[in-house]
Amino acid sequence: MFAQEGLPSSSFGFGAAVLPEGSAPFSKSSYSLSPQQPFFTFPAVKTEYEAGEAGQVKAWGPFPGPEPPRQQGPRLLENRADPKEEPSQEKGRTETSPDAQCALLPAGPYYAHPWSSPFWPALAGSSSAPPGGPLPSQTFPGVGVFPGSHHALCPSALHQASGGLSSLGSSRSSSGAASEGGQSSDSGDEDATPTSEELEQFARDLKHKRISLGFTQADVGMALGTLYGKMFSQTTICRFEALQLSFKNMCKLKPLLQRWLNEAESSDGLPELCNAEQVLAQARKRKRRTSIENNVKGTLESFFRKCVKPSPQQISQIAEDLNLDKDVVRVWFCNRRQKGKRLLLPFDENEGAMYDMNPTLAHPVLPGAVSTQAYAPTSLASPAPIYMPAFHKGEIFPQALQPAVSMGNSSN
DNA sequence: ATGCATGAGGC
DNA sequence: CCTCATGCATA
Repeated sequence: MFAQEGLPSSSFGFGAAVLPEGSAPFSKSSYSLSPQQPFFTFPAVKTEYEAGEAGQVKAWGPFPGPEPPRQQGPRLLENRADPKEEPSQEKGRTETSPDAQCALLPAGPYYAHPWSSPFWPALAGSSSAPPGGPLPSQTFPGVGVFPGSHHALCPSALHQASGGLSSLGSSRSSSGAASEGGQSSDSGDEDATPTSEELEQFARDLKHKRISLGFTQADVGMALGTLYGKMFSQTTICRFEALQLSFKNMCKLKPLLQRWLNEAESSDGLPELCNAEQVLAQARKRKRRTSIENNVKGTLESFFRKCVKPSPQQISQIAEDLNLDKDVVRVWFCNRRQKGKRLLLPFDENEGAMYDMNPTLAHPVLPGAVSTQAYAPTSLASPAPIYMPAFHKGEIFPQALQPAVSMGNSSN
């Protein structure tokens, strides 16, 4: 009478074992899956589509920490200028067998990440708080004075309102000079590929000034839209400031932001800047964001450590084991890889060492502690290594996957 | 600030 | 199917 539907009964012996995020002290009490229990129930995910918007499945217990303390080293990918050159690492070398993918070994030396290195050369400096004034991240200094602040605020208006901002001119000479001292010459658009230091500096500069001017990240994104026709979301601006975009992407956006910055600074109230209408005709049905439970996430992480790019079969298997949609799992891995790359150090010749498909050997030593990045992560107090150092004899691995793996290789 | 998702461009 | 650039939705 057990739930022996078709689920690999051996699946989750490791339920409690994994937890790569390390310190996440979530209510494990609810998930103390003992290896003895042949079954498991996964109310874990709420993978619901737009269909019935009415039912919001939010039943599961309130977890203390939504996301385990995760460091986010600001790091870019050195993508050079050639988009197509990138794949080199993917299929170029690290792979021995293109299709064999990775074998999810039960207990092999866990996969250690090459990432999580010290961050950017100059990054560590001081960027926790803008000298100008630690304004709440997304609120306007003087927003109160704005009667109808439903649209992107007009910087000029804010200037006068808050008054303190008028000192911007002077602040520019100090903090602004810092960045300009180099070579940026603030032409507004320099085509030369900036160095990571420049980007870093610019990002910091941008953030500082943006805040001083009373703009939110969303405002900037929209302003770019009105200025260039190409609008960006708060997310993108945020990631730019946090250096969480690929190097190439950063380079691409920098000129735009640079120009916006120039405009905004010298702005005598550019109407364009104030004009932000959101024509968000997003009628498309977007899949509802799947919320993956922490322990499931931990499991995925453990899989990821063993194999960053599982084969479709493996993905299916994992999906089945975790009661997730295959697509969810696939996307999760895609995103995970993407995130991994962001964190990957940009310049090191380490590229080859990254995601090695072969977990059994080769792994660049996990640098114990991970950097807290330049921007003091307000909520991420603990640097928390991305992954646990090692597994013990007691730890179990998703053995359920083994069959799947072999299948992918030989029997199919 | 970030997790999960979409979609374009590539093999 | 992947990567990569992006963004909605959410913690």
